[in-house]
Amino acid sequence: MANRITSQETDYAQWYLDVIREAKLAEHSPVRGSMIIRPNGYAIWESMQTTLDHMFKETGHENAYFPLFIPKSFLSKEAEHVEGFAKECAVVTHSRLRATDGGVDVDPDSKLEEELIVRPTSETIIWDAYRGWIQSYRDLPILINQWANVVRWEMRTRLFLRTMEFLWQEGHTAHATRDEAIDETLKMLEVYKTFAEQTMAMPVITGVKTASERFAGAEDTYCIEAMMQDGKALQAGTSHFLGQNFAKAFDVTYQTKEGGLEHVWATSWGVSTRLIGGIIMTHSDDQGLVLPPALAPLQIVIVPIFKSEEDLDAIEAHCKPWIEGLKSRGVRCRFDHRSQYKPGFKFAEHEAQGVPIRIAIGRRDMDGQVAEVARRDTLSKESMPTDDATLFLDGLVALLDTIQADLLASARSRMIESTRKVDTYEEFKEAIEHGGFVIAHWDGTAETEKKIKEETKATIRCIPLGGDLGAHFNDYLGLQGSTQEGTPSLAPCMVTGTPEVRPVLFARSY
RNA sequence: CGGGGAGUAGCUCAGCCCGGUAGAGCACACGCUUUGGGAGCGUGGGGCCGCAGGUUCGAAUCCUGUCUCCCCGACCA
Repeated sequence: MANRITSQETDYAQWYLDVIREAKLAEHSPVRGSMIIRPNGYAIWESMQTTLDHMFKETGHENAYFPLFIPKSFLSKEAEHVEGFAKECAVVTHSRLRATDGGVDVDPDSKLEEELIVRPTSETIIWDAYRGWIQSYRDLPILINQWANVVRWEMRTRLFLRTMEFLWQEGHTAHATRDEAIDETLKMLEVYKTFAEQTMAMPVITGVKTASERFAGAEDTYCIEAMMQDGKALQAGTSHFLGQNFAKAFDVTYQTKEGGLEHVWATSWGVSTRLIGGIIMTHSDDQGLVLPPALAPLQIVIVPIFKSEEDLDAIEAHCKPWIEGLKSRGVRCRFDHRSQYKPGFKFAEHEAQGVPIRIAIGRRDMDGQVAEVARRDTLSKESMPTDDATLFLDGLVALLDTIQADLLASARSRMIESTRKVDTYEEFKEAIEHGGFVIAHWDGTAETEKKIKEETKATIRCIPLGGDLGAHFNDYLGLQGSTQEGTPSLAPCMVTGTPEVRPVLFARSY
């Protein structure tokens, strides 16, 4: 049995691509840097969407849709915003093609009066619309999310992690006060953290970005940072406090209760199909994709072992009540009745695609009132009695929960084990080579940050918020108590020796 | 955009140096035998050799340009 997946140890980057191919998640399209998301990959995105969309609605948001095209002039209204995105915009300049002998070319007569930008993000077009929607404090807050695609003309791309076009959701909210907007920013950060940990089983560190890593146009960018198996960090989601920057750029004001005129406060927040890359690099192994049950499009698959069509029919009839029972328990399951493939092939295929539980059942098991239940995460198998169907099916549901919890627990211990705390720059350089998070004291200046990045390729992933990071991180950071503010221990900067500065989280990242 | 590697059947690749009828394995279709970890045998279908020019009697092969992918850097969700 030849393994079609390069081992993680041999070549992690190749392993990542092999897993995507074998799980049939996505493939390259004819256009550089853009990908085709295949049904298996899209099903994961839909699963993420379902859960997140519910969480957004529960926190009072509603969905809307804004256009793909943005007038070029909009991009220039917020100075930092344009500076951040100008270098990676797709620009529509013409509206027509014309036939030439053997092909087509752009019709020069169709040149647009004002060029259109394919949205790299939607702050500008949304805040232009908000100007018309907001007059009074009674119109606030506006809590809107949109599911959309955006385009950023990236130089170097990787499937899911960085593609020129990607799918995401972007929340854009408008508030009457600074405090309310900051609360919203933090609330959505918490939603992301909950989603990452509870649904994706991917532990994350919450924190604030440094000025140089901040979203173009934000006052503060908060993020969730995850640690991949190969020791590189992944920015998994961001939540921005935009201050009044966009309200000022687009002249969005409201009348206060007292009759004054104020600019509106804003937030924006998003996660993207990059999360699929995160899920791959958090749980998967050399056999292929491993999916947490909460996210898996298919949670349980039943593989019949049969010698004849009669056998297959008998087994299918035997399993039918299980499928119904599992579905009524809210489990996504399927009976794999394909007769053109041998069981071994199906086992390998379902493993490559990350189905959390596989049940194998043949005549032998039917007669003995058992079924072979295999866990994808541990690759372990056990024989479970099936004579009491209720007990059996409840046991499977419980096993899904166990797998979900185990995946989070092992990802968390991996993250903790890969985290080091250092005091000197020498220790830092060595720790960074090992991969993982490195906690060190930094003097807060962009110069030092840049020097570290140039010399070690490590970036400051965030200034951790503290609180719920877990005892290990709180200990490292010297955090007292478990409040969000948490007071970190102060010490000299590892590079410049500036005294009494706070610790931050470093890593090499995707 | 700089450095390195690569585009030939759906996939992985050989053939290229040294120009002369386009190949293998896997996959696919059909038949028989199989079915508890990626089945065996037989038969068959499938290719503007990434694309565009050029050299040549003749180009997958030589030359030029171009596009795309992978790896390493600078930019980023």
